[in-house]
Amino acid sequence: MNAPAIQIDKSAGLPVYLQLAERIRLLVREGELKIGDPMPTVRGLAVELGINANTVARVYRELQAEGLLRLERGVGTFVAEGAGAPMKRADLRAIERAADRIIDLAQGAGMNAFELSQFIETRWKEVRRVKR
Amino acid sequence: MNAPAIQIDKSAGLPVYLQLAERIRLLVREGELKIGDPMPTVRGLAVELGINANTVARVYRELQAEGLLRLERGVGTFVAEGAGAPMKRADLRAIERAADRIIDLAQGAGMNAFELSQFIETRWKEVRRVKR
Amino acid sequence: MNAPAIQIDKSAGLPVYLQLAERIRLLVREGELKIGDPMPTVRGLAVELGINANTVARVYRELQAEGLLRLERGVGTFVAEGAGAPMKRADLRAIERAADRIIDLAQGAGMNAFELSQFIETRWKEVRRVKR
Amino acid sequence: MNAPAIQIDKSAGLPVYLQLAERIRLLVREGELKIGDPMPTVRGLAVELGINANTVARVYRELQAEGLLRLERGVGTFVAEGAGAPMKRADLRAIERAADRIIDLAQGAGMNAFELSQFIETRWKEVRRVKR
DNA sequence: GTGGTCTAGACCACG
DNA sequence: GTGGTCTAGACCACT
Repeated sequence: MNAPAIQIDKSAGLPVYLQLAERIRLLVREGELKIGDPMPTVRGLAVELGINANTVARVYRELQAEGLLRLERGVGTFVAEGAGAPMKRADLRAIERAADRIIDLAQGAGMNAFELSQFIETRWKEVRRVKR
Repeated sequence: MNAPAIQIDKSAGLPVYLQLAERIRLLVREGELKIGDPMPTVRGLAVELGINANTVARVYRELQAEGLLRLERGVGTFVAEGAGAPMKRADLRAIERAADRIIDLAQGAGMNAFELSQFIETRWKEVRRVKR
Repeated sequence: MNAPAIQIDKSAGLPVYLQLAERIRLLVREGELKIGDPMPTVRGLAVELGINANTVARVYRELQAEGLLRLERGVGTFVAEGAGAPMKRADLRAIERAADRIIDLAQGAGMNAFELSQFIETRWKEVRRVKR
Repeated sequence: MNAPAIQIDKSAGLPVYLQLAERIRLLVREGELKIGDPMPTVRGLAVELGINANTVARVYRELQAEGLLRLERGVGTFVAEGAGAPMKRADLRAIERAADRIIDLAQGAGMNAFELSQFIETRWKEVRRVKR
Protein backbone atom coordinates (compact mmCIF):
# COMPACT_ATOMS: atom_id res chain seq x y z
CA MET A 1 0.00 0.00 0.00
CA ASN A 2 1.14 3.55 -0.66
CA ALA A 3 0.16 5.12 2.61
CA PRO A 4 0.89 2.73 5.50
CA ALA A 5 -1.92 2.35 7.99
CA ILE A 6 -1.55 4.45 11.14
CA GLN A 7 -3.22 3.31 14.32
CA ILE A 8 -4.11 5.30 17.38
CA ASP A 9 -5.36 4.12 20.76
CA LYS A 10 -7.62 6.84 22.06
CA SER A 11 -7.95 5.23 25.47
CA ALA A 12 -4.26 4.65 26.06
CA GLY A 13 -3.60 7.46 28.49
CA LEU A 14 -0.86 8.82 26.27
CA PRO A 15 -2.16 11.88 24.39
CA VAL A 16 -3.32 11.11 20.88
CA TYR A 17 -1.05 13.72 19.35
CA LEU A 18 2.05 12.17 20.90
CA GLN A 19 1.07 8.72 19.69
CA LEU A 20 0.47 9.99 16.19
CA ALA A 21 3.69 11.99 16.03
CA GLU A 22 5.69 9.02 17.24
CA ARG A 23 3.97 6.68 14.80
CA ILE A 24 4.89 8.93 11.88
CA ARG A 25 8.48 9.32 13.07
CA LEU A 26 8.70 5.55 13.25
CA LEU A 27 7.29 5.03 9.76
CA VAL A 28 9.94 7.39 8.45
CA ARG A 29 12.73 5.69 10.39
CA GLU A 30 11.55 2.31 9.21
CA GLY A 31 11.72 3.54 5.64
CA GLU A 32 8.02 2.97 5.04
CA LEU A 33 7.70 6.68 4.37
CA LYS A 34 10.47 8.08 2.17
CA ILE A 35 11.63 11.62 1.49
CA GLY A 36 9.18 13.31 -0.85
CA ASP A 37 6.34 10.90 -0.15
CA PRO A 38 2.97 12.57 0.24
CA MET A 39 1.31 12.32 3.66
CA PRO A 40 -2.43 11.86 4.01
CA THR A 41 -4.30 15.16 4.07
CA VAL A 42 -4.96 16.68 7.46
CA ARG A 43 -8.69 16.21 7.19
CA GLY A 44 -8.44 12.81 5.54
CA LEU A 45 -6.21 11.37 8.24
CA ALA A 46 -8.41 12.90 10.91
CA VAL A 47 -11.44 11.10 9.51
CA GLU A 48 -9.53 7.85 9.11
CA LEU A 49 -8.34 7.92 12.71
CA GLY A 50 -11.60 9.21 14.09
CA ILE A 51 -9.95 12.26 15.64
CA ASN A 52 -10.24 15.98 15.08
CA ALA A 53 -8.52 17.70 12.18
CA ASN A 54 -6.91 20.20 14.55
CA THR A 55 -5.15 17.38 16.34
CA VAL A 56 -3.67 16.09 13.10
CA ALA A 57 -2.73 19.61 12.07
CA ARG A 58 -0.94 20.09 15.37
CA VAL A 59 1.09 16.95 14.84
CA TYR A 60 1.98 17.91 11.28
CA ARG A 61 3.03 21.35 12.48
CA GLU A 62 5.26 19.91 15.18
CA LEU A 63 6.86 17.46 12.79
CA GLN A 64 7.45 20.30 10.37
CA ALA A 65 9.23 22.18 13.16
CA GLU A 66 11.38 19.07 13.62
CA GLY A 67 12.21 19.11 9.94
CA LEU A 68 10.51 15.78 9.31
CA LEU A 69 7.58 17.05 7.26
CA ARG A 70 7.07 19.84 4.76
CA LEU A 71 3.64 21.51 4.70
CA GLU A 72 2.67 23.21 1.48
CA ARG A 73 -0.38 25.41 1.75
CA GLY A 74 -2.93 24.56 -0.91
CA VAL A 75 -0.92 21.55 -2.03
CA GLY A 76 -0.41 19.02 0.71
CA THR A 77 2.06 17.59 3.20
CA PHE A 78 5.23 15.69 2.32
CA VAL A 79 8.11 13.92 3.98
CA ALA A 80 10.84 16.57 4.10
CA GLU A 81 14.43 16.41 2.97
CA GLY A 82 15.56 16.82 6.56
CA ALA A 83 14.01 13.49 7.47
CA GLY A 84 17.34 11.68 7.42
CA ALA A 85 18.17 8.19 6.33
CA PRO A 86 16.00 5.29 7.47
CA MET A 87 17.34 2.46 9.63
CA LYS A 88 19.18 -0.37 7.96
CA ARG A 89 16.85 -3.20 7.03
CA ALA A 90 18.93 -5.71 8.96
CA ASP A 91 18.72 -3.61 12.13
CA LEU A 92 15.00 -3.25 11.74
CA ARG A 93 14.53 -6.97 11.24
CA ALA A 94 16.64 -7.80 14.28
CA ILE A 95 14.59 -5.45 16.43
CA GLU A 96 11.36 -6.91 15.09
CA ARG A 97 12.51 -10.43 15.93
CA ALA A 98 13.58 -9.38 19.41
CA ALA A 99 10.25 -7.63 19.88
CA ASP A 100 8.29 -10.70 18.87
CA ARG A 101 10.29 -12.76 21.33
CA ILE A 102 9.82 -10.48 24.30
CA ILE A 103 6.14 -10.04 23.50
CA ASP A 104 5.81 -13.80 23.53
CA LEU A 105 7.55 -14.08 26.88
CA ALA A 106 5.50 -11.26 28.37
CA GLN A 107 2.24 -12.77 27.21
CA GLY A 108 3.27 -16.10 28.69
CA ALA A 109 3.88 -14.38 31.99
CA GLY A 110 0.49 -12.68 31.95
CA MET A 111 1.59 -9.13 31.16
CA ASN A 112 -0.31 -6.79 28.84
CA ALA A 113 1.02 -4.43 26.18
CA PHE A 114 1.09 -1.41 28.46
CA GLU A 115 2.86 -3.26 31.26
CA LEU A 116 5.52 -4.53 28.90
CA SER A 117 6.15 -1.14 27.35
CA GLN A 118 6.42 0.46 30.77
CA PHE A 119 8.73 -2.32 31.91
CA ILE A 120 11.03 -1.70 28.98
CA GLU A 121 11.04 2.05 29.39
CA THR A 122 11.92 1.69 33.05
CA ARG A 123 14.61 -0.87 32.33
CA TRP A 124 16.07 1.34 29.59
CA LYS A 125 16.44 4.18 32.05
CA GLU A 126 17.93 1.88 34.69
CA VAL A 127 20.45 0.50 32.25
CA ARG A 128 21.51 3.97 31.19
CA ARG A 129 21.87 4.93 34.83
CA VAL A 130 24.07 1.94 35.56
CA LYS A 131 26.26 2.58 32.53
CA ARG A 132 27.04 6.12 33.61
CA MET B 1 16.48 -1.93 50.72
CA ASN B 2 13.09 -1.74 52.37
CA ALA B 3 11.27 0.20 49.69
CA PRO B 4 12.54 -0.44 46.17
CA ALA B 5 13.32 2.71 44.21
CA ILE B 6 10.47 4.03 42.10
CA GLN B 7 11.13 6.27 39.16
CA ILE B 8 8.75 8.74 37.58
CA ASP B 9 9.30 10.69 34.39
CA LYS B 10 7.36 13.92 34.79
CA SER B 11 8.07 14.98 31.23
CA ALA B 12 7.04 11.72 29.58
CA GLY B 13 3.54 12.72 28.49
CA LEU B 14 2.02 9.81 30.33
CA PRO B 15 0.22 11.05 33.47
CA VAL B 16 2.28 10.70 36.60
CA TYR B 17 -0.40 8.79 38.45
CA LEU B 18 -0.57 6.14 35.73
CA GLN B 19 3.17 5.72 35.74
CA LEU B 20 3.26 5.39 39.49
CA ALA B 21 0.39 2.91 39.68
CA GLU B 22 1.92 0.79 36.96
CA ARG B 23 5.32 0.86 38.61
CA ILE B 24 3.89 -0.41 41.87
CA ARG B 25 1.91 -3.15 40.16
CA LEU B 26 5.08 -4.24 38.43
CA LEU B 27 7.12 -4.30 41.63
CA VAL B 28 4.48 -6.56 43.12
CA ARG B 29 4.42 -8.86 40.12
CA GLU B 30 8.19 -9.03 40.08
CA GLY B 31 8.12 -10.11 43.68
CA GLU B 32 10.11 -7.12 44.86
CA LEU B 33 7.12 -6.13 46.95
CA LYS B 34 5.57 -9.07 48.80
CA ILE B 35 2.25 -9.50 50.55
CA GLY B 36 2.37 -7.71 53.86
CA ASP B 37 5.30 -5.45 52.94
CA PRO B 38 4.90 -1.85 54.08
CA MET B 39 4.64 0.82 51.40
CA PRO B 40 6.34 4.22 51.77
CA THR B 41 4.16 6.84 53.39
CA VAL B 42 2.13 9.03 51.07
CA ARG B 43 4.04 12.16 52.00
CA GLY B 44 7.41 10.45 52.02
CA LEU B 45 6.94 9.03 48.55
CA ALA B 46 5.59 12.33 47.28
CA VAL B 47 8.66 14.16 48.49
CA GLU B 48 10.97 11.48 47.12
CA LEU B 49 9.39 11.67 43.67
CA GLY B 50 8.93 15.42 43.68
CA ILE B 51 5.20 15.18 43.08
CA ASN B 52 2.14 16.21 45.03
CA ALA B 53 0.95 14.14 47.97
CA ASN B 54 -2.58 14.16 46.55
CA THR B 55 -1.31 12.33 43.49
CA VAL B 56 0.31 9.59 45.57
CA ALA B 57 -2.76 9.29 47.76
CA ARG B 58 -4.92 8.92 44.69
CA VAL B 59 -2.75 6.09 43.37
CA TYR B 60 -2.79 4.29 46.73
CA ARG B 61 -6.59 4.60 46.78
CA GLU B 62 -6.90 3.19 43.28
CA LEU B 63 -4.62 0.30 44.06
CA GLN B 64 -6.60 -0.38 47.20
CA ALA B 65 -9.75 -0.54 45.09
CA GLU B 66 -7.94 -3.07 42.90
CA GLY B 67 -7.16 -5.14 45.98
CA LEU B 68 -3.42 -4.67 45.56
CA LEU B 69 -2.86 -2.48 48.59
CA ARG B 70 -4.38 -2.28 52.05
CA LEU B 71 -4.60 1.15 53.73
CA GLU B 72 -4.69 1.00 57.52
CA ARG B 73 -5.61 4.34 58.94
CA GLY B 74 -3.11 5.57 61.45
CA VAL B 75 -0.73 2.73 60.72
CA GLY B 76 0.33 2.75 57.09
CA THR B 77 -0.13 1.13 53.70
CA PHE B 78 0.71 -2.50 52.95
CA VAL B 79 0.72 -4.90 50.06
CA ALA B 80 -2.60 -6.72 50.37
CA GLU B 81 -3.41 -10.40 50.38
CA GLY B 82 -5.29 -9.95 47.11
CA ALA B 83 -2.06 -9.10 45.32
CA GLY B 84 -1.73 -12.56 43.86
CA ALA B 85 1.39 -14.60 43.32
CA PRO B 86 4.42 -12.94 41.75
CA MET B 87 5.81 -14.09 38.42
CA LYS B 88 8.12 -17.07 38.40
CA ARG B 89 11.72 -16.02 38.82
CA ALA B 90 12.70 -17.81 35.62
CA ASP B 91 10.06 -15.97 33.61
CA LEU B 92 11.15 -12.65 35.04
CA ARG B 93 14.80 -13.35 34.28
CA ALA B 94 13.99 -14.38 30.72
CA ILE B 95 12.03 -11.17 30.16
CA GLU B 96 14.81 -9.11 31.64
CA ARG B 97 17.38 -10.71 29.37
CA ALA B 98 15.15 -10.20 26.34
CA ALA B 99 14.60 -6.59 27.37
CA ASP B 100 18.30 -5.93 27.72
CA ARG B 101 18.86 -7.40 24.28
CA ILE B 102 16.20 -5.36 22.51
CA ILE B 103 17.28 -2.20 24.34
CA ASP B 104 20.78 -2.82 23.08
CA LEU B 105 19.59 -3.29 19.51
CA ALA B 106 17.37 -0.22 19.68
CA GLN B 107 20.12 1.97 21.07
CA GLY B 108 22.42 0.74 18.32
CA ALA B 109 19.83 1.78 15.77
CA GLY B 110 19.49 5.24 17.28
CA MET B 111 16.09 4.85 18.93
CA ASN B 112 15.21 6.30 22.33
CA ALA B 113 13.27 4.73 25.18
CA PHE B 114 9.96 6.21 24.15
CA GLU B 115 10.35 5.14 20.55
CA LEU B 116 11.15 1.58 21.53
CA SER B 117 8.26 1.27 23.95
CA GLN B 118 5.88 2.66 21.34
CA PHE B 119 7.29 0.29 18.77
CA ILE B 120 6.69 -2.69 21.03
CA GLU B 121 3.18 -1.63 21.95
CA THR B 122 2.30 -1.22 18.29
CA ARG B 123 3.87 -4.53 17.39
CA TRP B 124 2.02 -6.27 20.23
CA LYS B 125 -1.26 -5.03 18.88
CA GLU B 126 -0.34 -5.99 15.32
CA VAL B 127 0.66 -9.48 16.36
CA ARG B 128 -2.60 -9.99 18.21
CA ARG B 129 -4.48 -8.78 15.17
CA VAL B 130 -2.67 -11.20 12.88
CA LYS B 131 -3.24 -14.13 15.21
CA ARG B 132 -7.00 -13.65 15.24
CA MET C 1 4.25 47.53 36.84
CA ASN C 2 5.07 43.88 37.43
CA ALA C 3 3.60 42.42 34.26
CA PRO C 4 4.30 44.72 31.31
CA ALA C 5 1.32 45.39 29.07
CA ILE C 6 1.16 43.30 25.93
CA GLN C 7 -0.69 44.60 22.92
CA ILE C 8 -2.07 42.70 19.97
CA ASP C 9 -3.49 44.02 16.72
CA LYS C 10 -6.15 41.54 15.66
CA SER C 11 -6.64 43.21 12.30
CA ALA C 12 -2.98 43.40 11.32
CA GLY C 13 -2.84 40.52 8.84
CA LEU C 14 -0.09 38.90 10.82
CA PRO C 15 -1.51 36.01 12.87
CA VAL C 16 -2.21 36.87 16.46
CA TYR C 17 -0.10 34.03 17.79
CA LEU C 18 2.98 35.27 15.92
CA GLN C 19 2.49 38.80 17.20
CA LEU C 20 2.09 37.58 20.75
CA ALA C 21 5.10 35.27 20.60
CA GLU C 22 7.25 38.03 19.18
CA ARG C 23 6.03 40.50 21.76
CA ILE C 24 7.00 38.17 24.58
CA ARG C 25 10.39 37.42 23.04
CA LEU C 26 11.00 41.14 22.83
CA LEU C 27 9.99 41.79 26.44
CA VAL C 28 12.50 39.15 27.49
CA ARG C 29 15.24 40.57 25.29
CA GLU C 30 14.56 44.06 26.55
CA GLY C 31 14.94 42.80 30.08
CA GLU C 32 11.39 43.72 31.07
CA LEU C 33 10.77 40.05 31.78
CA LYS C 34 13.57 38.38 33.71
CA ILE C 35 14.43 34.74 34.30
CA GLY C 36 12.08 33.28 36.87
CA ASP C 37 9.43 35.98 36.47
CA PRO C 38 5.88 34.66 36.41
CA MET C 39 3.93 35.11 33.18
CA PRO C 40 0.24 35.98 33.19
CA THR C 41 -1.94 32.88 33.34
CA VAL C 42 -3.08 31.45 30.04
CA ARG C 43 -6.70 32.30 30.66
CA GLY C 44 -5.94 35.64 32.25
CA LEU C 45 -3.87 36.86 29.34
CA ALA C 46 -6.46 35.57 26.90
CA VAL C 47 -9.14 37.65 28.59
CA GLU C 48 -6.86 40.68 28.79
CA LEU C 49 -6.06 40.52 25.08
CA GLY C 50 -9.57 39.57 24.02
CA ILE C 51 -8.39 36.39 22.35
CA ASN C 52 -8.99 32.70 22.96
CA ALA C 53 -7.16 30.81 25.68
CA ASN C 54 -6.07 28.17 23.18
CA THR C 55 -4.22 30.81 21.22
CA VAL C 56 -2.31 31.94 24.27
CA ALA C 57 -1.63 28.33 25.23
CA ARG C 58 -0.23 27.67 21.76
CA VAL C 59 2.15 30.60 22.08
CA TYR C 60 3.29 29.56 25.55
CA ARG C 61 3.85 26.01 24.28
CA GLU C 62 5.94 27.22 21.34
CA LEU C 63 8.00 29.48 23.56
CA GLN C 64 8.53 26.58 25.92
CA ALA C 65 9.85 24.55 22.98
CA GLU C 66 12.23 27.44 22.30
CA GLY C 67 13.42 27.28 25.89
CA LEU C 68 12.13 30.77 26.65
CA LEU C 69 9.31 29.80 29.00
CA ARG C 70 8.76 27.06 31.55
CA LEU C 71 5.19 25.75 31.93
CA GLU C 72 4.37 24.12 35.24
CA ARG C 73 1.11 22.26 35.29
CA GLY C 74 -1.03 23.28 38.19
CA VAL C 75 1.34 26.09 39.09
CA GLY C 76 1.85 28.60 36.33
CA THR C 77 4.18 29.79 33.59
CA PHE C 78 7.58 31.35 34.14
CA VAL C 79 10.46 32.82 32.19
CA ALA C 80 12.88 29.91 31.82
CA GLU C 81 16.57 29.68 32.61
CA GLY C 82 17.31 29.18 28.91
CA ALA C 83 16.04 32.66 28.13
CA GLY C 84 19.49 34.12 27.80
CA ALA C 85 20.77 37.49 28.83
CA PRO C 86 18.79 40.60 27.88
CA MET C 87 20.19 43.28 25.58
CA LYS C 88 22.44 45.91 27.03
CA ARG C 89 20.50 48.94 28.15
CA ALA C 90 22.62 51.23 26.00
CA ASP C 91 21.91 49.18 22.87
CA LEU C 92 18.22 49.20 23.63
CA ARG C 93 18.18 52.94 24.15
CA ALA C 94 20.07 53.54 20.91
CA ILE C 95 17.58 51.42 18.99
CA GLU C 96 14.67 53.22 20.62
CA ARG C 97 16.09 56.60 19.65
CA ALA C 98 16.71 55.44 16.08
CA ALA C 99 13.18 54.04 15.94
CA ASP C 100 11.66 57.29 17.12
CA ARG C 101 13.63 59.15 14.47
CA ILE C 102 12.63 56.93 11.57
CA ILE C 103 9.02 56.89 12.73
CA ASP C 104 9.09 60.65 12.70
CA LEU C 105 10.53 60.75 9.19
CA ALA C 106 8.06 58.16 7.90
CA GLN C 107 5.09 59.99 9.37
CA GLY C 108 6.31 63.19 7.78
CA ALA C 109 6.42 61.43 4.42
CA GLY C 110 2.90 60.08 4.83
CA MET C 111 3.70 56.45 5.53
CA ASN C 112 1.81 54.32 8.05
CA ALA C 113 3.16 51.83 10.57
CA PHE C 114 2.66 48.81 8.32
CA GLU C 115 4.36 50.48 5.37
CA LEU C 116 7.35 51.45 7.44
CA SER C 117 7.76 48.01 8.96
CA GLN C 118 7.54 46.40 5.53
CA PHE C 119 10.01 48.92 4.17
CA ILE C 120 12.50 48.09 6.88
CA GLU C 121 12.09 44.35 6.51
CA THR C 122 12.66 44.61 2.78
CA ARG C 123 15.65 46.88 3.22
CA TRP C 124 17.11 44.54 5.84
CA LYS C 125 16.97 41.67 3.39
CA GLU C 126 18.45 43.79 0.60
CA VAL C 127 21.30 44.93 2.77
CA ARG C 128 22.11 41.38 3.76
CA ARG C 129 22.04 40.36 0.10
CA VAL C 130 24.46 43.13 -0.83
CA LYS C 131 26.82 42.26 2.00
CA ARG C 132 27.17 38.67 0.86
CA MET D 1 16.00 47.82 -15.19
CA ASN D 2 12.48 47.89 -16.56
CA ALA D 3 10.71 46.19 -13.69
CA PRO D 4 12.38 46.70 -10.32
CA ALA D 5 12.99 43.49 -8.41
CA ILE D 6 10.20 42.48 -6.06
CA GLN D 7 10.89 40.18 -3.17
CA ILE D 8 8.41 37.98 -1.37
CA ASP D 9 9.03 35.96 1.77
CA LYS D 10 6.73 32.97 1.59
CA SER D 11 7.65 31.84 5.08
CA ALA D 12 7.12 35.19 6.77
CA GLY D 13 3.66 34.55 8.17
CA LEU D 14 2.27 37.61 6.46
CA PRO D 15 0.06 36.55 3.51
CA VAL D 16 1.87 36.70 0.20
CA TYR D 17 -0.76 38.87 -1.41
CA LEU D 18 -0.42 41.53 1.29
CA GLN D 19 3.35 41.57 0.92
CA LEU D 20 3.12 41.88 -2.82
CA ALA D 21 0.52 44.63 -2.78
CA GLU D 22 2.48 46.58 -0.22
CA ARG D 23 5.72 46.14 -2.15
CA ILE D 24 4.15 47.56 -5.30
CA ARG D 25 2.61 50.48 -3.42
CA LEU D 26 6.02 51.24 -1.99
CA LEU D 27 7.77 51.10 -5.37
CA VAL D 28 5.26 53.64 -6.65
CA ARG D 29 5.70 55.92 -3.65
CA GLU D 30 9.45 55.71 -3.93
CA GLY D 31 9.18 56.78 -7.55
CA GLU D 32 10.76 53.59 -8.87
CA LEU D 33 7.51 52.92 -10.69
CA LYS D 34 6.13 56.04 -12.42
CA ILE D 35 2.73 56.80 -13.90
CA GLY D 36 2.38 54.99 -17.19
CA ASP D 37 5.13 52.45 -16.50
CA PRO D 38 4.26 48.91 -17.56
CA MET D 39 3.95 46.28 -14.84
CA PRO D 40 5.24 42.73 -15.33
CA THR D 41 2.65 40.33 -16.74
CA VAL D 42 0.64 38.37 -14.22
CA ARG D 43 2.12 35.06 -15.30
CA GLY D 44 5.63 36.41 -15.62
CA LEU D 45 5.62 37.89 -12.15
CA ALA D 46 4.04 34.76 -10.72
CA VAL D 47 6.80 32.61 -12.18
CA GLU D 48 9.49 35.03 -11.05
CA LEU D 49 8.20 35.02 -7.48
CA GLY D 50 7.36 31.34 -7.39
CA ILE D 51 3.74 31.97 -6.46
CA ASN D 52 0.42 31.26 -8.09
CA ALA D 53 -0.80 33.43 -10.96
CA ASN D 54 -4.18 33.80 -9.26
CA THR D 55 -2.48 35.48 -6.33
CA VAL D 56 -0.76 38.02 -8.58
CA ALA D 57 -3.97 38.64 -10.50
CA ARG D 58 -5.81 39.22 -7.26
CA VAL D 59 -3.25 41.81 -6.16
CA TYR D 60 -3.40 43.63 -9.50
CA ARG D 61 -7.18 43.70 -9.24
CA GLU D 62 -7.04 45.15 -5.73
CA LEU D 63 -4.55 47.78 -6.74
CA GLN D 64 -6.71 48.66 -9.73
CA ALA D 65 -9.63 49.14 -7.34
CA GLU D 66 -7.39 51.47 -5.34
CA GLY D 67 -6.66 53.45 -8.48
CA LEU D 68 -2.97 52.59 -8.38
CA LEU D 69 -2.89 50.34 -11.44
CA ARG D 70 -4.72 50.31 -14.76
CA LEU D 71 -5.44 46.93 -16.39
CA GLU D 72 -5.82 47.08 -20.17
CA ARG D 73 -7.22 43.87 -21.50
CA GLY D 74 -5.06 42.38 -24.19
CA VAL D 75 -2.36 44.96 -23.64
CA GLY D 76 -1.02 44.81 -20.12
CA THR D 77 -1.01 46.48 -16.74
CA PHE D 78 0.27 49.98 -16.08
CA VAL D 79 0.78 52.38 -13.24
CA ALA D 80 -2.36 54.51 -13.27
CA GLU D 81 -2.74 58.28 -13.22
CA GLY D 82 -4.38 58.03 -9.81
CA ALA D 83 -1.13 56.84 -8.32
CA GLY D 84 -0.31 60.22 -6.92
CA ALA D 85 3.02 61.92 -6.63
CA PRO D 86 5.98 59.99 -5.32
CA MET D 87 7.75 60.97 -2.14
CA LYS D 88 10.34 63.70 -2.32
CA ARG D 89 13.76 62.28 -3.07
CA ALA D 90 15.21 63.94 -0.01
CA ASP D 91 12.59 62.38 2.25
CA LEU D 92 13.20 58.98 0.75
CA ARG D 93 16.94 59.28 1.16
CA ALA D 94 16.57 60.37 4.77
CA ILE D 95 14.36 57.40 5.54
CA GLU D 96 16.76 55.06 3.82
CA ARG D 97 19.67 56.41 5.82
CA ALA D 98 17.69 56.11 9.06
CA ALA D 99 16.69 52.57 8.10
CA ASP D 100 20.27 51.54 7.43
CA ARG D 101 21.29 52.96 10.78
CA ILE D 102 18.61 51.18 12.81
CA ILE D 103 19.20 47.94 10.91
CA ASP D 104 22.83 48.19 11.83
CA LEU D 105 22.04 48.77 15.48
CA ALA D 106 19.51 45.94 15.55
CA GLN D 107 21.90 43.50 13.93
CA GLY D 108 24.56 44.48 16.42
CA ALA D 109 22.12 43.69 19.22
CA GLY D 110 21.28 40.30 17.76
CA MET D 111 17.81 41.03 16.46
CA ASN D 112 16.45 39.68 13.18
CA ALA D 113 14.41 41.43 10.50
CA PHE D 114 11.08 40.30 11.87
CA GLU D 115 11.93 41.33 15.41
CA LEU D 116 12.99 44.79 14.31
CA SER D 117 9.93 45.39 12.18
CA GLN D 118 7.67 44.26 15.02
CA PHE D 119 9.57 46.48 17.41
CA ILE D 120 9.07 49.50 15.19
CA GLU D 121 5.40 48.80 14.62
CA THR D 122 4.82 48.47 18.35
CA ARG D 123 6.80 51.62 19.06
CA TRP D 124 4.88 53.53 16.39
CA LYS D 125 1.62 52.64 18.07
CA GLU D 126 2.96 53.50 21.52
CA VAL D 127 4.20 56.86 20.37
CA ARG D 128 0.86 57.70 18.83
CA ARG D 129 -0.84 56.65 22.03
CA VAL D 130 1.38 58.89 24.09
CA LYS D 131 0.87 61.87 21.80
CA ARG D 132 -2.90 61.74 22.12
C1' DG E 1 -9.63 21.03 -1.93
C1' DT E 2 -5.25 21.96 0.73
C1' DG E 3 -3.23 23.74 4.97
C1' DG E 4 -3.70 27.85 8.69
C1' DT E 5 -5.87 30.46 12.24
C1' DC E 6 -9.13 31.24 15.65
C1' DT E 7 -13.13 30.49 18.68
C1' DA E 8 -16.03 28.40 22.35
C1' DG E 9 -16.36 25.08 25.33
C1' DA E 10 -15.77 20.41 27.44
C1' DC E 11 -13.07 17.44 30.39
C1' DC E 12 -8.57 15.98 32.50
C1' DA E 13 -4.10 16.14 35.45
C1' DC E 14 -2.06 18.43 39.01
C1' DG E 15 -1.29 21.58 43.25
C1' DG F 1 -7.13 27.55 39.91
C1' DT F 2 -3.25 26.20 36.70
C1' DG F 3 -1.85 24.22 32.33
C1' DG F 4 -3.10 20.22 28.73
C1' DT F 5 -5.84 17.84 25.41
C1' DC F 6 -9.51 17.43 22.35
C1' DT F 7 -13.70 18.60 19.75
C1' DA F 8 -16.70 21.00 16.40
C1' DG F 9 -16.98 24.35 13.45
C1' DA F 10 -16.12 28.94 11.25
C1' DC F 11 -13.45 31.60 8.03
C1' DC F 12 -9.08 32.61 5.48
C1' DA F 13 -4.95 32.03 2.07
C1' DC F 14 -3.51 29.61 -1.66
C1' DT F 15 -3.26 26.03 -5.76
